[in-house]
Amino acid sequence: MSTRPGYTPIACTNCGIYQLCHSVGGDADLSVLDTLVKNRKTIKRRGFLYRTGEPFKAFYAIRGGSVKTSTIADDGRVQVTGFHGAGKVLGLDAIVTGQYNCEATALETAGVCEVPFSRFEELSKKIPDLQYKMMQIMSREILDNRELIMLLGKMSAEERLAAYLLNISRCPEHGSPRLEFSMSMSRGDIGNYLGMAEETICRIFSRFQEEGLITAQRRQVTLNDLDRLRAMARRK
Amino acid sequence: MSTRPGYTPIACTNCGIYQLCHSVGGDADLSVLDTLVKNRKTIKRRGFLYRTGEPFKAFYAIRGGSVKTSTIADDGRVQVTGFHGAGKVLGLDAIVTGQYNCEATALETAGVCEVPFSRFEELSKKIPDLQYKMMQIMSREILDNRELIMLLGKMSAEERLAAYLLNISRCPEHGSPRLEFSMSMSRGDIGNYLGMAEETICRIFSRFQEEGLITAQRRQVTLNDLDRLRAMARRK
DNA sequence: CGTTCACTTGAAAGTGTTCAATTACTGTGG
DNA sequence: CCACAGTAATTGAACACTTTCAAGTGAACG
Repeated sequence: MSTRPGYTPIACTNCGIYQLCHSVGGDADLSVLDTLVKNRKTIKRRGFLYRTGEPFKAFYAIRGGSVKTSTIADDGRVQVTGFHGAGKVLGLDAIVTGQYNCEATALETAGVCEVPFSRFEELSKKIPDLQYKMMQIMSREILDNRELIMLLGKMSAEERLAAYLLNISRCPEHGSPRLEFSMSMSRGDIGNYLGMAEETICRIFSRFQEEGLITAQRRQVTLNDLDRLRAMARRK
Repeated sequence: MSTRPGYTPIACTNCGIYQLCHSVGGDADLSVLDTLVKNRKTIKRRGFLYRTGEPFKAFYAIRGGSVKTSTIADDGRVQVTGFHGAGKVLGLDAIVTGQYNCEATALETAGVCEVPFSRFEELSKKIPDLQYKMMQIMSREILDNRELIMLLGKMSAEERLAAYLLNISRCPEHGSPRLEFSMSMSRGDIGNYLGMAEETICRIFSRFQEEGLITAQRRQVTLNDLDRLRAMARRK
């Protein structure tokens, strides 16, 4: 999307708060914007950025590491709603209700910057582009969720996993998909996310390997046949 | 949510553009805001508000009638992503991409007001509260989508239908659920939305009737046992 | 060096789908 | 106002896919 000419974006900033800040007009006071992204935190594996029910004070932009978000139903069932890496902004769903409606857990040590919502509101009054960017980010989130809905509602187990693998292969956004990478989430997490049993994930991983589509050694994955994976992600 | 004291909201306006406009500060020029909601249209059954791929020019606030939104995968498969009534704002997912990513179809004659995005942007520069409200609306949409994700990812067929019936029973928002109502969507639409076959919907409708939970005559539905339905929507 | 957690695999059991046939509406035109 | 046509809804039976339960393997970590 529109990065102003003459401005060099920071690495891995495609869709995050950095983009949020850095894509606003060159006339904006960037040193002011920087105050938005200064409040940094590090969350260790299994640590929470925020938990369900906590009052909404800030949203979070991921600088590095990886984070999963999950919602908990009244009866205790958990649904993983996403895996997130550098650049992603989390916590936006809390704006309406004033409290976080899901929880965000670090899958591996994650660096985030905490953006107090009050600070954001303050600044966005001065810089209209900022709110516009935020709307874009939220609009993107709606789109992403819809993709998951399609996955869960209409696709078979194989299709889901194929689509999933293709998705995470292009995680750092921009650029071509990585063919080899290490996943930070467990089979159980993947299964939960894709709406199927952990065992089913395992079986399909095995099947994909037998068919030469991928090579998987625990969480280390290599995609051997992108084309066939892509075809598979479309129809059974 | 916060309706200013002393201001009488229009009927059925809980979460729409009316709320958007009318909940901004009393200091705002309401006659200006009114220009946002003047551009009215009527869409007949099976007619489209917008279709996938069309350029994003405006979003739509439903004034009356009912509308379904659906996405289409590359291979042609369709996923119904929601049923919407008075007050709902549609088209927000198009902000990032600049074109509509789903299509909105009238299930029965629907009145909408078309809000040109350019007009909205213009006004929101003058009235910061407007963009804030919009963020709330988008945040709500993210939350709603997440509910569907939970439904599709973690719930059994019976649970889904029970949850669905409870959902649409409180469609006009605010106030207690209607126990008797007429649905504007077909069994096929419901099935598609809930990620199951039309036949499965029928069977469960029948089962619910045998068990005295509901009375259903085609699209005319009466909920006979809210408590049991609620229990059912929670766990199998 | 043992214990724990993550992953894998097999077999049996469900749950929901598909295909097919039938019935019940709705709307239209004679 | 009725007959017809087309669409929507329902139901049965066989089948397919995914889950569940159970057991076993292997890697990681203190």
